[in-house]
Amino acid sequence: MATNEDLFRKIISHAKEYGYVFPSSEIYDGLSAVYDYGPFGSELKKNIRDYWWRSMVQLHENIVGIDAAIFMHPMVWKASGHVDAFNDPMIDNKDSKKRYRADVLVEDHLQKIEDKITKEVEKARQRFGASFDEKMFRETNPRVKEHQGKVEDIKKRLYGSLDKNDFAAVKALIEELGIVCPISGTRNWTEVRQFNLMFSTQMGSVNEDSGEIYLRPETAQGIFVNFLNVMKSARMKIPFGIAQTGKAFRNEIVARQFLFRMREFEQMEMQYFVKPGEEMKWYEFWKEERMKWHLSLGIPKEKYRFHTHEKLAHYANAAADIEFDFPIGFKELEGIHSRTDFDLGSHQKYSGKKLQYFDQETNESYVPYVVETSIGLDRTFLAVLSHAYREEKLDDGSERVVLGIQPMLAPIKVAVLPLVKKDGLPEKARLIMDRLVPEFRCFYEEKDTIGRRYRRMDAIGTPFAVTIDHQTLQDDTVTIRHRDTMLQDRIPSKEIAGIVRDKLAPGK
RNA sequence: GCGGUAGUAGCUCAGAUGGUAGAGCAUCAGCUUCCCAAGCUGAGGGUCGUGGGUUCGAUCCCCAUUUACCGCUCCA
Repeated sequence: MATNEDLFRKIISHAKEYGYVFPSSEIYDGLSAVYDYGPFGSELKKNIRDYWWRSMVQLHENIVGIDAAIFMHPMVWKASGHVDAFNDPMIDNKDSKKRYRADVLVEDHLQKIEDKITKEVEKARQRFGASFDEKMFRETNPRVKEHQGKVEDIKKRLYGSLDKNDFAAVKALIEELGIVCPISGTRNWTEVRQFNLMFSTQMGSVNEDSGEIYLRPETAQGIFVNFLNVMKSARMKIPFGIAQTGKAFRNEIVARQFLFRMREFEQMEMQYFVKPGEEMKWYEFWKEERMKWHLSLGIPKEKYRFHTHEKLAHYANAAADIEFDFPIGFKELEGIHSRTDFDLGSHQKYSGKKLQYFDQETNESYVPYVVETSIGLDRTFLAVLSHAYREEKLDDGSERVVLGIQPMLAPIKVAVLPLVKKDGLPEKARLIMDRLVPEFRCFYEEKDTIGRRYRRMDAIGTPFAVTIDHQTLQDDTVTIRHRDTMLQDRIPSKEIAGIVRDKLAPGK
């Protein structure tokens, strides 16, 4: 395990050193769990995104794309369940390190008082037998009345404070009531804090509470709210899919592990709308389809596995993750979820708009079921990068670090290198470069020895290096060096494009 | 978020028990022209993570803060 953590560290520093990934705002010490993609990283990320788009949208006639805004109407997050699920005030006990919902702690305390009341009532009932009037007893018994008064008082304060988001008052109440941690038995509490997974900001006038909007915590809702627009304008018939890629934001309590868990990240999602009852068929279809996609990245299947969810989220009736064997272990890369009609149904309820599909064959309309494929772009980037990274010991005893990224995804496809920077070699190299540049991302370099330049290209994962030497001036042949084997062929310069192009297909 | 550890040039690190820092590699310029890194000459680059305090004086002591890592917690 120690060596794997070591490997992970090496990949992170390699990513920084070679312009793949930088800590955000690094000159100001960085911003926790936020990263920027550099010159080569942004190319790799874009190549992965483009390949996904091509696979999902371009190659499926019944899948279309959209690009929804990050800002959405606040009601969207009510309907999706995000607002209610993450508005709880939390408090930690510093001794037991346990976290509780502050309101639940107080409510538990209230329950104890209620129990006392019940006990009094039961005692009295036994004493008075059949003639016992519970209502009368509750209204007149001084002890019960006192307890009851306390309960009312506490409830008023608790819910009053919660409504005003006055968490200091909630903590004061907990301290005043002498509530102790059930585990440590101490009153050593932290402040009461709210952990809302969604980032919020103000839209328009800032002086009204109603101006608060959220940055989307997932891209899926942008697809659901556009369901009708897309279906009508693109004249889609079920089953059909809507795809999009884009940023999402989650205010994770603990965000760590480099690109794996970031507060700002990019998703690539496709929501597939199907006839209710057929969802399991499509769920299985997309599980298989998506796994094939991963394998086409040139990564062996031992690196992947499915993880089927036992405990299902409120919106799902089946769910599986595709996990990848990162240096930090097998972790989720993509989710394939059968979301039923939860989302469309909920939006239908909250918006009052009919989100249904009219089936011409059966003459009936229904709310479609949804099978979702949702993949993390940054995580896929990390998977590609960590699989590609390798250190090699060469026969001559030297070492090299190579990014064995498959050519289709590599940031730079071809390096153009004059063997020396005189005798007209740079000029000749430029001519060859000019012919390649319109089709391939190229990199020209004449500084340093040829060996050092090869190593630099290995380190950023460039699959081909074309070297122009003195013979090139005579017969227009060059040597083309292959990154992974380090072998060279001498070929006419006209053939370079064909050889490179041939390797840019998936799986090569 | 809690606890622990760390933060000296782009990278890897050294340093003095408080008197304002150095190496190798890298970078840049020139020479060398050599098909798989580390040839020669020269140059640039650090308010020792940031802010405050103690002190005649702090990179070194104290406090706060930030970032990273490890453990816990969390992850609809």
